[in-house]
Amino acid sequence: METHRKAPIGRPRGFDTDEALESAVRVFWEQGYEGAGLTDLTTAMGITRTSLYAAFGNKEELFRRALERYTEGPAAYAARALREPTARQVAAAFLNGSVRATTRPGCPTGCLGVQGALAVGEPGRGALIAWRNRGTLSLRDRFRRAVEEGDLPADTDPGSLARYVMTVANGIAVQAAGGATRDELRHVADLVLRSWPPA
Amino acid sequence: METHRKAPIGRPRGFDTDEALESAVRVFWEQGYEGAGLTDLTTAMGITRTSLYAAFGNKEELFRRALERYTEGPAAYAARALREPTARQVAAAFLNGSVRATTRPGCPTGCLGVQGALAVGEPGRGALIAWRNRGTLSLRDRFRRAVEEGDLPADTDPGSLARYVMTVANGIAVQAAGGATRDELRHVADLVLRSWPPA
DNA sequence: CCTTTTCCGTACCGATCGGTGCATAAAGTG
DNA sequence: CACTTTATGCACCGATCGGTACGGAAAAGG
Repeated sequence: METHRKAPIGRPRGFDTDEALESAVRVFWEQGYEGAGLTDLTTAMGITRTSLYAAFGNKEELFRRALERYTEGPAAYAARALREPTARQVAAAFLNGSVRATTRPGCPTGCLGVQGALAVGEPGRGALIAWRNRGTLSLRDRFRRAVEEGDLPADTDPGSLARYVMTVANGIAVQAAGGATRDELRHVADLVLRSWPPA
Repeated sequence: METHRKAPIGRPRGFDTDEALESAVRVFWEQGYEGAGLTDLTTAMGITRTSLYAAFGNKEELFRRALERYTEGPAAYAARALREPTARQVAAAFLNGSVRATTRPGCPTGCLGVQGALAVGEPGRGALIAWRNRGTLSLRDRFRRAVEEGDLPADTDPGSLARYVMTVANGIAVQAAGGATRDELRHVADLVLRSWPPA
């Protein structure tokens, strides 16, 4: 049963799928979904159109894969933030992480999940909206737990608080895409955290 | 000297320039700069390609005109907010105005100046970034005056505070584009205002 | 060797992109 | 009336869009 283990029949790939996907992330991150042409993508990935379609299906599926990759890579701060011990630390890690991720030197400014969501047409828009809502719901669940643990005032609405934090993070992404510096955005995050919890 | 007052020589326009521009605003607002094709625009405006180019120059200039129009129309809440008597009222009017503008029934969700800024390529991107920076600077000047008037704590940094408010407004636009309701976003604005000034 | 299976490079598809050339229509001016 | 000026309608441009057909190259199994 292990015969097809390490000897896939036929000619092997001439490129590394992961590396190619990483390059695709950069292109989508910089130019958005519609802004990224097949030529841009194949050039950056170092493969031909044919290879791209054989390996990833089509542009939309490639974008979905790139979004997953982005979530596990540059946007991994979000999942990490949820594991902080207190609600305040969750918010701090989330906002500071978003500042760092959207202003990382040598990387495109802004957030792939925000740029993309607005630029994409009907096809992939649903995936982006679902992506962001998933993040908001994760935050809400975490804050709900914090209320139960007495970590937040009992009358706190976890949903509103989660949406508030996510809204600021989205705004940070827009600001970063518009040229705001890391220091400027750090001040923004500080202002949010200075009055936590927002009574 | 008044001979060319009401009798422009040559065949007169067969359409109203203002109405056409208003239609263009809707299209850009819904689909972004790159997402709006010439066919979409001319169809909505009820004119032909030739007329569009004769009246507005090209797509980029049309977008610039549409952005002006948007500023004076749906986004006029921003200029109104600056005239509120206290810094807190300025922030409240600004945030509540952005909530209303980005979730107006019968209009596209989100903000033209935010959707566009992210979707547009190199050509018009500068205009969008300048547009948003102009807004931030106006807020900063207003908050600076508020500090002088004792309306805000003396140690307040007007620039950071302005960027904070603008960041939340940008986030609200992203949230609205992603399907957040007016009530949900009102709660977000309330959370910001409940802890004002952010000590 | 051969066949089979898969991948790669080229050259191409129809559709759409933003933008124009040109003839005609509708106004003012003589 | 002719003449100029401007606007419109139609057809069309080259470029690019996402996507593909096809033939040859490179691997495994016989």
